Amino acid sequence: MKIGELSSTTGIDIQTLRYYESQNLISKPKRLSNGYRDYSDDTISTLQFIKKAKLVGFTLNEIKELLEIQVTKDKHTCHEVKEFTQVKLDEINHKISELKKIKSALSKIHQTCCGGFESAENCSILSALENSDD
Amino acid sequence: MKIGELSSTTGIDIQTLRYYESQNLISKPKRLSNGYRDYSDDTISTLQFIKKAKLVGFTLNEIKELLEIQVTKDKHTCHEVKEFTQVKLDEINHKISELKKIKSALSKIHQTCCGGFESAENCSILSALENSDD
DNA sequence: CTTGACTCTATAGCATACTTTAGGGTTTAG
DNA sequence: CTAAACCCTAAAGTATGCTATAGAGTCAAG
Ligand SMILES: [Zn+2]
Ligand SMILES: [Zn+2]
Ligand SMILES: [Zn+2]
Ligand SMILES: [Zn+2]
Repeated sequence: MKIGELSSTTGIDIQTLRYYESQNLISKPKRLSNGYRDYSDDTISTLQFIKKAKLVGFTLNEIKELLEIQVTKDKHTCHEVKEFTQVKLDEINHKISELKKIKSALSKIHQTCCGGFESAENCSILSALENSDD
Repeated sequence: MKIGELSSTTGIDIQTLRYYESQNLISKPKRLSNGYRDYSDDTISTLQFIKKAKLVGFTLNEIKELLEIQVTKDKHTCHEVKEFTQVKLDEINHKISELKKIKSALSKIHQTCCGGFESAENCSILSALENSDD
């Protein structure tokens, strides 16, 4: 199948498909006599794997690693795969807790402000940001 | 004070200080006869403002806006400032909830895997990513 | 035969917040 | 006087995941 069909089948933009190829996420397809890319059906499932993996937070590089594991499943263990997702879960948890820290710091500043329509000359939000003490 | 001193006082890298200047976060300092930057003490508080604002999650562009508000406080209202932080809080909350969605999707996949040292040929994590159905 | 849809490559751009590099002056201590 | 430490500019590089642009060949329908 040509790139346009693959694109509409998977919902992935043509440019993006070529980009994935350049990043070695999908293997280089055969070419028709006119030079057009000619994909096999397997590519669809690879792309679905990529989409799913993106959805659960993996980066393209991580997905590349995952794909390498996936195509050589028999040479890898469940332990290894589970460890991979564990690392990612840890990362996500870390990001969440960082954001929560930021949120609570900003909330604290936010709450002190009256929010009224008077001049901001004594606005507690601005003061909080000005103050040099932590 | 010269840039090195400002850098060690504030803990902000010299290159970063010049970068902030290029982005108009801090105003262009006077120059000594040899062309070296000569900062006034006010710059320190501006930089502390920037550091604090970064800590609570504002981007440099947002900080630039905040600084404009701050130097013309009297022409702005508390309402305006509070609205500004509210928008940011909403953004942060959105990011957190997105991450939580990702987390729960990944967790679900993660939990099904036995994590054992057998071959990953039937690993449920890989299967979950392969499956075309949502 | 022409028009429009499709495909190709190579390169640049976007957003963010720096960091690095290259190449070159200035100052100060010994 | 010289070497280290400090300062300067301009431009390119980093990471991420595309997206856009330019210029050009190919194919199918009317
Ligand atoms: Zn107020
Ligand atoms: Zn206020
Ligand atoms: Zn298992
Ligand atoms: Zn498993």
